[in-house]
Amino acid sequence: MSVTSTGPEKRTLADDAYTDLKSRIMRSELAPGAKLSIDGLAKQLAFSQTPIREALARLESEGLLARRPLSGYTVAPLLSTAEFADLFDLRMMLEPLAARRAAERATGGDVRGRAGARSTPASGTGAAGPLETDDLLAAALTPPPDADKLLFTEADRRFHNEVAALSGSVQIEKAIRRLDAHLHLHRAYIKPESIEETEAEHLAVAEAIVVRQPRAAEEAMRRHLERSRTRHAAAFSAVNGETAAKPKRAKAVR
Amino acid sequence: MSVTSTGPEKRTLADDAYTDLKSRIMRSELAPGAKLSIDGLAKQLAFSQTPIREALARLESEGLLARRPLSGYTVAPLLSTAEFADLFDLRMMLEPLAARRAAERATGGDVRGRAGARSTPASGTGAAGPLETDDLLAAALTPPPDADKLLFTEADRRFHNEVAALSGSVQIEKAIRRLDAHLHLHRAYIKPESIEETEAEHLAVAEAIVVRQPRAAEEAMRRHLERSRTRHAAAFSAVNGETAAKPKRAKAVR
DNA sequence: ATGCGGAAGATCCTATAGGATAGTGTCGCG
DNA sequence: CGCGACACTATCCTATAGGATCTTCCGCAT
Repeated sequence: MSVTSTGPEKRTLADDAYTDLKSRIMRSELAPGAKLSIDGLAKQLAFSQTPIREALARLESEGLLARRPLSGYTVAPLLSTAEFADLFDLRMMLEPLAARRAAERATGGDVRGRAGARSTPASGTGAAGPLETDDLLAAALTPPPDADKLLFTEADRRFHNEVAALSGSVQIEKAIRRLDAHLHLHRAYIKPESIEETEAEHLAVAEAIVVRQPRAAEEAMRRHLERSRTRHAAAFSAVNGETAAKPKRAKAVR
Repeated sequence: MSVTSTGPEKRTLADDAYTDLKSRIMRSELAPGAKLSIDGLAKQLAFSQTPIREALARLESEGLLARRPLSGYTVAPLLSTAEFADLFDLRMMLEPLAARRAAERATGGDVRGRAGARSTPASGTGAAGPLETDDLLAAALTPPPDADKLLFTEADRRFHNEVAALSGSVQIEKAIRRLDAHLHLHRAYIKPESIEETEAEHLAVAEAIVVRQPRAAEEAMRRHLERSRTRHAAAFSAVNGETAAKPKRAKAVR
């Protein structure tokens, strides 16, 4: 995130529409199943249909939207229990690996002798800077429990993305980011009590990375995901009845 | 591939442009770095610009194209040595797992008692049919060595995608497909002699899956990827000098 | 010869209009 | 009272035109 800031890039209206819509989906302002009207969005954002179409095409390619060719776009539906388990299976495969690699590549607080670095010349294409661990520790901290729940979900995603970025593998990072984007809705279901738990687990992962203990980092991430999975499952089954039945119709964007 | 044919869907011009361009990229008719002109493609395909823009946006989201906001689209450049290694690292993580799961879920040729199936109810969301293994064995066979090299690359990609589909995890399948799409160019560099090797390794994987030996399938896939990696690396370094220097400019689409 | 500045051309980006299709409501019939 | 056909509306899909930006080429000064 903060690492890959490559400067002030040129932005088109399609880019603005893309980030705006993605942000709305992440914030659950647009509920799963909600219909996205093309010219509705155009009038709402005050630009024409063409940039909107481009943004929607990108979001659909990422799996955040579903498209029916002559009918329109809708926000991707909530994950079923099986799909959720499937997604977590892959997270359990990727994220501990990312944590391990991040620990291997980390420049501890006592940086200096980084001359003969590049321990694994074949792997690793990322361009993480020297102060990377500061960002990581900052991202591990969750906002105070009385804050908006949205802040917590955002912090949670940022931490996982930060670890992914520090892995040094752009492919692994991309894969993790893609999966994380699909968890937006489920994160909102988490119970307030478990926020502190999450923060403790995040810090455990972050510290293991900072002190360069790959095995410990990998294991800490694995345990975090396992606990996170049970937390989500509990919250998920609680509202399962509602999601199974069709909620009449999710409100569309006019 | 053949498993997930859900019927004759409605197709728009944007869909046609998307598949056409993707096919051209896979066939290396569009070389890396080649510029894709919007209205150039529009005139060539006899559509207007709007569907073209939509198709390009999707391809860019998949990483097959690169976009510079007010400058245009270009075909994604050839992978560097480090990027190639990075991509293979992730393949080595995902594909053996997919092979193992495919073997676990496989309905051997002696199918019948599939009543109490669903051994792992939590995982697995794919909807693979009963005759899946036939497709797999068919996909493992490579075309005769005197055939066009394009047929081989296509068969190679089909086999790996087939195994991914049989894994029963749509997330794993998507991840593998995405990675495979980036290997199109490198596959073209393979030496003709190694085609038979590849076929033998594919068959070893396929057979292990069909006879439901998960460990063997996983290991066979791992060994196949390792050998494939060295084959690609050899062919890659052979042409490395050319790719390092800028080839003047790849021809654009007028 | 090399580097810099400016103008012409090409291309992208955006906006708007018209044809085509899916969804919805109503009317009539069984 | 229920069901099917029809017409209407809303929306998507496509096409075309104009303004803004980048790229390129040429000339000139150093």
